[in-house]
Amino acid sequence: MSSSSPTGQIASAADIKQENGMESASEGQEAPREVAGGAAAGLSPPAPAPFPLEPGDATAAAARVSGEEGAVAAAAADQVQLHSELLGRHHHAAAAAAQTPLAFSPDHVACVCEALQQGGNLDRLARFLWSLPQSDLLRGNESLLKARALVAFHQGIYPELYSILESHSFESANHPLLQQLWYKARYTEAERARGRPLGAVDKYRLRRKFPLPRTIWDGEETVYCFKEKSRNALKELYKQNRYPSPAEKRHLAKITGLSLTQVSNWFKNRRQRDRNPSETQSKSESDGNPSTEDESSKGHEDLSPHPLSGSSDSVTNLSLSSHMEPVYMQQIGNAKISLSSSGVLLNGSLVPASTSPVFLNGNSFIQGPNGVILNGLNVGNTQTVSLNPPKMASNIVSNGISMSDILGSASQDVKEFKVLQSSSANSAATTSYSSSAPVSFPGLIPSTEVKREGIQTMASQDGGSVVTFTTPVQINQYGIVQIPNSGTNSQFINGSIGFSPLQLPSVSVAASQGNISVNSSTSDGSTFTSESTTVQQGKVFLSSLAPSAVVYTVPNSGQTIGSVKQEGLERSLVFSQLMPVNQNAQINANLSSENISGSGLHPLASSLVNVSPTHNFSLTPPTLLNPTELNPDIADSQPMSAPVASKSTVTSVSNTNYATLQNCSLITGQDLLSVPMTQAALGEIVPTAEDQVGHPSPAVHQDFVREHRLVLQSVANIKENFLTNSESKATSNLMMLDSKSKYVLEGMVDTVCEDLETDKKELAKLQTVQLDEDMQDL
DNA sequence: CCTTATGATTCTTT
DNA sequence: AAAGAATCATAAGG
Repeated sequence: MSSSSPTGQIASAADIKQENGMESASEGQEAPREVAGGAAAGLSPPAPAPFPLEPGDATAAAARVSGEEGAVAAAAADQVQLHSELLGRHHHAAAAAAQTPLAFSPDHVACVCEALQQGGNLDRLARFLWSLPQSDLLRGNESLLKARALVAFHQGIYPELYSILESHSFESANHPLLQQLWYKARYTEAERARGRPLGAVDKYRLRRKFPLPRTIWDGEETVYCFKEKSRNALKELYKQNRYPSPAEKRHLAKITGLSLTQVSNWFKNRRQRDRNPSETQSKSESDGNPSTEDESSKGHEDLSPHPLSGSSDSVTNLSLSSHMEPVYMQQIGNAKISLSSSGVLLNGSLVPASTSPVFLNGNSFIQGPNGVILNGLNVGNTQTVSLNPPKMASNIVSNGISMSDILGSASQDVKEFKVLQSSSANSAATTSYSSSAPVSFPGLIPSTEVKREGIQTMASQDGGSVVTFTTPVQINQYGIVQIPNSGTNSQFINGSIGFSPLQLPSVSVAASQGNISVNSSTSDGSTFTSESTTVQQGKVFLSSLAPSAVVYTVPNSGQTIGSVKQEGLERSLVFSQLMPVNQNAQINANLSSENISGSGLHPLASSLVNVSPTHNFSLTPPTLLNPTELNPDIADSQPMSAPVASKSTVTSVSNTNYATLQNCSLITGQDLLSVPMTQAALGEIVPTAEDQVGHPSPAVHQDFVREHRLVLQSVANIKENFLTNSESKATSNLMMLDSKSKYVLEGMVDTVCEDLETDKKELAKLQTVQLDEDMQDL
């Protein structure tokens, strides 16, 4: 869209923002090309108003805008000067009362500038700027500068525009608009010089020739409409999971600022182009480390279970070498996991540096060589899940079944499988459960048919009641040990926990309203967030289904109880909710090996579930989190009572960055109680309308807050973060609001004006700008 | 003008 | 509804 009329080119801020952000309420894919082409459909050039300078009402309005009391006297001289200028310029003799100074506080000037900008009346904005004293113009107020830039653009004074843009480092919120100004000014200049409209190539060359100054650009490359950060986030997740769940997509969309469709398209395209490297696939782009994804995708994009040999291409310090034992990743069900050389992905979370054979299947189960299954427990960055018991290191074959065997059978969705007992230790470890029915445990039970659909569920769902698993394990159709769950969803484990090898490191459990967030609080600080901790409406089950299951249950209500109750289920540890679940309460679950052993745990178990005495479980108020928000899978598949507005908690936006649930819980603990304020404070990361629509409940707000906190947390961890995205999104929202409801601005201006009206009437006479009219237009 | 990369679209399949 | 396949359109770069 080329036009010689710059004014017509400048959309309202909202329009430009929409253009640029390519993401509005809808999740369509409308924007990118508009961005590219620069053709904003919604541009509606404001009708250039005539230039009537009616001293009367206009001055009154201007004066209303103007005066903070303190500034009046100070600016008196300027105002006198202003008056002279105005009189001289416009030949208006109206300012008979030129004696009285007129003052504009910077805020008011900014307010008026913004209002006029929003109103799109650049002529009036220009007049207003003219009316301002030089001191104001030089003050460096950003709104004023922006207004000046707009006016300069509007009037075709491009050198001045460039000067303004280059001379002040603008807030990122203003970048989109100013970038548009910059480019369009360049285009227009070139068009004028050339005498004909520019083509896309011409514009491209101009963009290259006149790159955006850093004052209006954060330096982040935007290629093909997608910001590099967004792209990286997509790639990161793609490396982990080529088939993200809808929740993951939503989350990704949120953190990248892209629409859900764009995310889906991106994955689709990416998969397609990974599939067909033949056709024009240099595939080299691939974010710098093509190795990982190529490895996983080129060979077999179906992601069917494949043994992953600890092959070369160890991008990271994959410590597979130390053990030279294969890592098996298995996909069952809908969750697909792409192999990553830098670690093992477990349900969207990366488990780097696996030091021992680990079975990962799609349902978030890790199966160790000794038949240990960490059900839904994720392994943090450095909290390597090392399911390689030192004593049982040789026990790669789980009870007579090789890993590959198990893998294969499981991958075929066998409804049942038998495990052969080959390890006496293992068998001993499974001798007795408190469950009424003997529970087969793969790798632990000799020749036992493991399938168990019938669940022996815990007692109650409601808070306050002690929930105790009498059946430590449950084998589902996939042959996966599973903690009894009232639901059928195997994904009921949601959360994260970091295990250091053979140990449960200090873990802080942040539970709230059915969710528990566990993050390791080890000194290394590495935390891990993912969606595989038990969440079940008020209960959190962190279950390490070792030969002796450990079950932590947490009440879903806020009542506090006495202490951690360790029920010595045979081979089982049960933390019932007999603990103060206070936000600040830290419960020291002293689970020394002795204790565990004392409670009947087998040495094997103790080696796996070895909680050192210093490890704490800090439980945050259960009411802080929505039960569903941490577990999109549950939310999607289980009709839970709570509103399902949650997003994926896979906040692992990159390999190396994970939002810490602990922080999240803390934040939520502080903020969720005042949701409105929190959301307001988090305005910059208020989700897009696409996500908000239909979820107006407070719980949703909490979700939003929480999730965004997650995002922010990850941001904090990432050097290059998505903050800019968030900010720009906020801008979008704000601008959209402004554009769609001008009354907001009007009200704002009026409010400002009203403050001044009463005692500044005399000053009003001096103002020669028709602000009344402007305000009405606004 | 050509090539490549990439986002989006359309249609088909599952 | 989601994924795949084929294709288009445009940006980027030579």
